[in-house]
Amino acid sequence: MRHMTNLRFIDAVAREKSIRKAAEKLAITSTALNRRILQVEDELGQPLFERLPSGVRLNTAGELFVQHVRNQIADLARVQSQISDLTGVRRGHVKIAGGADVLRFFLPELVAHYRSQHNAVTFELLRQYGDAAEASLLSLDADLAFVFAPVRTTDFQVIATARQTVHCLMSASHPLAEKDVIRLRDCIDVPAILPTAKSGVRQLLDVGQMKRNITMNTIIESDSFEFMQNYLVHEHAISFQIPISLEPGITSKQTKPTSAIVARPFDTDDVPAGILHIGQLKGRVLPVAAAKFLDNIIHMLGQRYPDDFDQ
Amino acid sequence: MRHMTNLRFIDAVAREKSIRKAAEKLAITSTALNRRILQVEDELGQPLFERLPSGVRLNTAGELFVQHVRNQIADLARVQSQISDLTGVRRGHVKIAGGADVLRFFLPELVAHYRSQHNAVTFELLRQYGDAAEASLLSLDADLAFVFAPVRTTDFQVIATARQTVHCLMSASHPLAEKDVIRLRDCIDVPAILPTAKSGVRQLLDVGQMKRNITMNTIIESDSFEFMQNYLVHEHAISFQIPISLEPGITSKQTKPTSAIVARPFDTDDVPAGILHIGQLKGRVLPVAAAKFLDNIIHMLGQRYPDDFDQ
DNA sequence: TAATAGTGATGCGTTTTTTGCATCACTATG
DNA sequence: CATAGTGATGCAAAAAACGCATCACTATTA
Repeated sequence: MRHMTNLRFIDAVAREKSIRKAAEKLAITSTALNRRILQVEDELGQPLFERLPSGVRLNTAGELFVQHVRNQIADLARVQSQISDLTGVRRGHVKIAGGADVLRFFLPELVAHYRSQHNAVTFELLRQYGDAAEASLLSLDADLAFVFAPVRTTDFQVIATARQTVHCLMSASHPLAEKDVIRLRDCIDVPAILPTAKSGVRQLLDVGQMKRNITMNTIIESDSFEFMQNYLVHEHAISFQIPISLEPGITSKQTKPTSAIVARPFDTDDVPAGILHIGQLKGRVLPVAAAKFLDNIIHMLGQRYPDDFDQ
Repeated sequence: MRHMTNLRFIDAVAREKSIRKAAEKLAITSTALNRRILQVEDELGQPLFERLPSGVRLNTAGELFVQHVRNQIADLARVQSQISDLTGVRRGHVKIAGGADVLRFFLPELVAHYRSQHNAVTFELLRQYGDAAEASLLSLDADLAFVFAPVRTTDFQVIATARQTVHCLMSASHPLAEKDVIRLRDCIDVPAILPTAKSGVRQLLDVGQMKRNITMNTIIESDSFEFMQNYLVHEHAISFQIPISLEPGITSKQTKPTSAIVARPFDTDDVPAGILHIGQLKGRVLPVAAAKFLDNIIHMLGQRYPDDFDQ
């Protein structure tokens, strides 16, 4: 859409905080870009950027204008998506922000399933936690976000929630694997691999340790699920995850474990369950593709966690 | 704003339902306009207009797109207004839709007062009743609307209401002028001038007549306040209005009437009071000027009708 | 302190886009 | 069957956008 060029350019400059850098990304000369921006500022009657020796920065007017620009861009995408939908072909681009937990098994499966039905829809997955994911909603870099504890509730509209009990991971031969439910006191002195501080699971574990006045024997901290899980093969340690980031089948005690690793739930009196929130920017009308994908998410969650799901 | 040219052009063509007519209004050749529209349709991958021998008409995609276009135009105006406000000078253009009642004394006074403080703000007053006023909100031709009975409550957001008791107008020498409150039965056989059927006052009067099973002696129907009021000087007839469309001071019995015409309220058991709704398009963020003017309206209503006002 | 590398702004010739004229193809209307 | 209305299109002229070279300025660095 040609009429958006100026707006996209302004957005790019705002992001890069430099006309020359933005020009490079946009594959035009800095002089052309510079003049377009001067022109817009002239039409508007006020500058949008402060000129610094190291580049440019949005002033207050610029902040307002860029938010407007992003709204326009997002709304155009919505309309295009809606128009495509009229012809029966669902087109569009869905942008999702979420932690590594949802990106691991849940979203790949869901996205693949959706794309098998609507292959003209493309996806963008942003690995972002909490605040950052919410900020992406606000800057319209994401249509949907998975967050554990929404902060900016004035902007974040919760569409659905899923209760996630923290699970304990260990090798199948670990003594704790015999139990149905893990108590926090069982973990005393057991070597533990904890997720990084900003992850939702870690925060829940910390709450539990605080409550029971127990300190676990942390031997490793990591933000890689692969590392944490694969390490358990080599040492009789434990690690922690929530169901949504677990390989399907690993939680059940009845079925024979497909891998050498098994998962057992914590007693929620010890480690409280986390509430995973799926949300969008409040008041925003999503593009068709994003809205329909959201329906899929909700359907899948309702099916997978019928008791711990809320809409 | 240059980048809006295409959008404004499309809006114009949609309104005129003809490329040539729109081109004339926009002061360009039809060929240039035609090609711009073809270009947009090409970029979009789908036509927006049906080509008829007598002109063009929006198709479904066009309807969607034009609504988007109007949103964009309105939102740009909002941002511009907000940016101007940063510098201290309040600029903007406020578009108000309302019946002749509010346009008579209430809005002129209010607009003049507002403009005395912010003379860079311009106004547009649309004389529209009920449905039409709500439609103007939806097409973004109006920022604010005065309506008696909102219909499309899903789109119409009520900001404030004012209860309006129907008043009876007559010459000061009329026998009914002695009363504090008029009963409907007092009006039997009195020659009456009624407002046109679509006005809110008329509907209230009809409800009253139905309820009391009284038919007034209608000698004239008119939609001109001036006619109705001035006629009363010549014949001992009565006419009807709501307080907001009355000259200030005319209602009070104590003060000496400034004109030969006086107003007395109906008993609300006979003729129910009407509720005047002031509203905007639901979910819309108004330009600064419109929002601030709305504050003024609310303040003025609260001051003038402290008991019959709701927010 | 002086050289350097980074920033945005600007003059000018070239390229691309847009415009307007003339005209075509088509269709209701009288 | 002529006429007056519609939108579409080829082509030359006008306008806008672009890229190059360069300026003015400022941090950083040798």
